[in-house]
Amino acid sequence: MADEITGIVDRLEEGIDTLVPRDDLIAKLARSQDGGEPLRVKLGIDPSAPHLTLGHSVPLRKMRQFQNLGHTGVLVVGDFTRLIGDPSGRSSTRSLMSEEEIHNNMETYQEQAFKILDRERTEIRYNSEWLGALSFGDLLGLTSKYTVARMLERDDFAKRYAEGQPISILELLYPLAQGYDSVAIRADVELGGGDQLFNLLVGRAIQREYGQEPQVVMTVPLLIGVDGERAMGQTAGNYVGISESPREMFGKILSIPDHLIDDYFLRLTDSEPRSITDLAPRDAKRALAREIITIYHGKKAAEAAQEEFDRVHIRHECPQEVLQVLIDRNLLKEDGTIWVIDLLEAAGMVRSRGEAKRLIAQGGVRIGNERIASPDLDLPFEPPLLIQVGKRSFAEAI
RNA sequence: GGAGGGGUACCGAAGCGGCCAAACGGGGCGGACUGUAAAUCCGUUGGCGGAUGCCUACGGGGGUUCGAAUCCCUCCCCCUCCA
Repeated sequence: MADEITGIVDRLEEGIDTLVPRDDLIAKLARSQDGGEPLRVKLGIDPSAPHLTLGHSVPLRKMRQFQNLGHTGVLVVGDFTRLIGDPSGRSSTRSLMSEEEIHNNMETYQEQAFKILDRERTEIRYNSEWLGALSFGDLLGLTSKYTVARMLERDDFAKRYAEGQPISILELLYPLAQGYDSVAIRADVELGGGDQLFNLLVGRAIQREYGQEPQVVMTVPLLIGVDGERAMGQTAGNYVGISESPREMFGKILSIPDHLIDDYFLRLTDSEPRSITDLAPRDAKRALAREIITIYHGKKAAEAAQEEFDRVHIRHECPQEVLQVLIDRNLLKEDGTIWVIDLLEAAGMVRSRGEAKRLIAQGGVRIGNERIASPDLDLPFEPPLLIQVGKRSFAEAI
């Protein structure tokens, strides 16, 4: 029995940065297994962005692991804490999102999250439900439970304080609000990215103050983005969205630096930590891309994506499906020809004629597989006419 | 409340009366190369059927001048320091 639990904990601990305290996790799991309630595993989500990235998938997959053991995942939508914004130097409140906006975001969000999570074992809660209901008196009660000194332990606060940079009271409230979420949903475990460690620990302290057993804190290291440098994020532009098309995913994953392959395999796929080392990086990366796409789109789509990629990028052929554009016949001259610039413009391949001329001058335009050398060309219009701009933009003029 | 510094192209940032459609960097785009949509290198990055031409553009409006991103007036918006 005890061994069984240790085995479970070992698996849950895979890919985890910090787990505190391990013993509490063991105790909670044991109690739950002994006929107790399922554990409540919390993960906070920011409703400002509607898209989930592979970065988000890491803690979500961890939550799924708990769900597979029969526990409950609680997604806490930070519609209220969003007003504060996790401290990062901004000292102004952010704009209120309309309820509608948040709900729209959350709808797409859920659709994506349930590609990973078990719908039956997931609760979705909005923290405005309880934070919005606090009176000023309640807030005073909450603030009395933590000290400035402890708050200043947080790295970025400490740094800014030392440098004489401003720290607004508002920002100090953020960790408390997040901690109160844990009280409100009675969290047993809270998951989060590595940057959330401090906030999650505050949650423990707050729960204790409110007479609850403190949550176990588990953080996962932030996933490095496809640029191989910074954490994956939508503002950084180095992300792969889990609702992106298989084709886009394949390309993006193939472009990651080789040294990320192992990490991605381990943290983003279900495959056993197999010996990917003896595959050539090229093949390892292709396998990685296929596995990730399989998770979100299925095996067939993954194979099709690879086939498509090979077609377009390796064999330099045109894609399987090309967007067809109907050309206005008024552009045809009397002899049935059309000026290349008009053609490109009508096909929506360029933003302006100037751009069309530039692209031609740079050798980036092919029509019917012929590279266009001059912007002065009139060519016979015999549809369908395949137009290619650059390496990966195609259209078929009809 | 006082003092000062700014608002320039997708972003950052130079320019401070004509040589400015505006340096430079980033980003974007194209080309070469490649296992790759990576890295690197080269080029390009207002619009107009084609013009030693016109139009739009240096926060908004007005003015001075043959000529303004550059000078003056006014309005709006940001930021820093002091109290």
